Amino acid sequence: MNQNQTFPNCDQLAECFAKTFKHLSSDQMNLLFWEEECELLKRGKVIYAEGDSARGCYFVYSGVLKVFKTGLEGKEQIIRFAKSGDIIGFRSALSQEPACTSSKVIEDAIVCFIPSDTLTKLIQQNPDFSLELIKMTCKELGQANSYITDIAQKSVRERLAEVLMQLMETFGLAQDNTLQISLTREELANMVGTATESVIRLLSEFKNDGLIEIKGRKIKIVDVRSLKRVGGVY
Amino acid sequence: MNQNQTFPNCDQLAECFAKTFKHLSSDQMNLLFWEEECELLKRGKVIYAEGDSARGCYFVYSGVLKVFKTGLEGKEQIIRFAKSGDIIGFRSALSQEPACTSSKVIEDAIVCFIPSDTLTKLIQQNPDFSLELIKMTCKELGQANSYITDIAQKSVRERLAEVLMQLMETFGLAQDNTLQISLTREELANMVGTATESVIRLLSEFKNDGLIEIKGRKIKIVDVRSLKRVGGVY
DNA sequence: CGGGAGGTTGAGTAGTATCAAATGAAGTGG
DNA sequence: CCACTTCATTTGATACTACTCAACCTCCCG
Repeated sequence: MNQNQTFPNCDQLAECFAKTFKHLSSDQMNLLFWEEECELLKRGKVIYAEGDSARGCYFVYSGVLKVFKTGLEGKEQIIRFAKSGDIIGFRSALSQEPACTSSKVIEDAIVCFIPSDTLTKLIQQNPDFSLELIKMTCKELGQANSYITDIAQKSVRERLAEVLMQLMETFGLAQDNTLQISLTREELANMVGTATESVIRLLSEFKNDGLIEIKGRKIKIVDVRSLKRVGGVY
Repeated sequence: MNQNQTFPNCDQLAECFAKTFKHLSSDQMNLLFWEEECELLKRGKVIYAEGDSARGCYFVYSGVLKVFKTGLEGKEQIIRFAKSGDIIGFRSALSQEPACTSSKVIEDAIVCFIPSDTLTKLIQQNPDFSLELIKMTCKELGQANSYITDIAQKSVRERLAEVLMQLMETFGLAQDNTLQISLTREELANMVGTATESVIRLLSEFKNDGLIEIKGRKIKIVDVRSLKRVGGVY
């Protein structure tokens, strides 16, 4: 939407990348980034889909993507989001298995393609990079495990409150305390793992209880402490 | 229980380890294993608990462990099992964060402790090992993601059928088609993410439908095809 | 034989899903 | 600028899954 969607040059890419991976030499950076591999992707664009056999992964320079699995009735389950500095799709890039998730643009994004070969080469050359990659994967795994426990044990009400807190952590609040991310009710439901109608009802309960305010897709976080209590977040 | 619980020597350990990690030199193997680091652990023994700061990880030579998180009311959520050839606890060993899961013996086990330093050293020295470790973690992550989607979207009935199929995959069937793993009803419930009573009722439904037979904790898989259909497994 | 852990069964109910329909918002083409 | 389409959101009514609580049973072990 806004027009800071100018393409980055290699240096800018490298700078952004270095926020996540601190142990690369400039030679290795040069190996990694080619401006021509960058793409501007509009909301709704699918980057890769479940079952694709990937030839590489993607580095997110700007924008927001959702990573999700598609359940039996075609219902999406959002696994996580990716934003500036994140890498998506390296799982299947490395293991040469078909992708087990799909990825779609939520806010117009600039992503940079990284071929499998390059990725593998970096792992071979740079143990620090490997270690960083392992740690990153482990962190994701830890979050996934927490998520499993939550979905299995918490009520929809608790999970929704928790998801709002996660969104606050991940995307932050504007000056007026509104979440810096705009999701449809359906997308919220697909994070929480519930029906769209349930999200709507619960959001309006939260509003009546003075925890949040709602204006369309803008959600204003009013009472963080109570929300955390409802969500069982400590 | 049975008396093949004799301690392995270094060679046997190495052989078992090589099933999982194929790219280690014998020097590196020697670095890895010291017989004195082996332990025989009885059912019920806790290997590490959520919140522990680990000084290393554990290689499972024999037996079965469960890896789980503890939810709000103290209810366990079983994340996965570990058996011969698996490694547990390397997440916190590498990231130096407190463990985010606990681990407990289900069938008497022999495990071998691997200090963090050794693990890190191997990653530094051997890129193939790194790659293998990354792939392993990624695979686990893929399974976790599937699990999230399942719990969020499937009914308890579907999930129980699916769990039975997973147990069949992981632990196999005896000659008489009984699952080669003995779990309490509560442990089954803690995998599925439901109440113990629900598991009991559904198991007995499955029995009435001719899908399984039950004798105490022995579960005999009678109709694989129908079970897969019920579980939405293809 | 008593105690404890695990297993089973029944009844009642809260929490959510599902279905249907109305309303609102955003964009398109005449 | 308005009619029209489409998609997202909201609300209401109803059905049902699965949880909770309570009682009782069963087996095993000392």
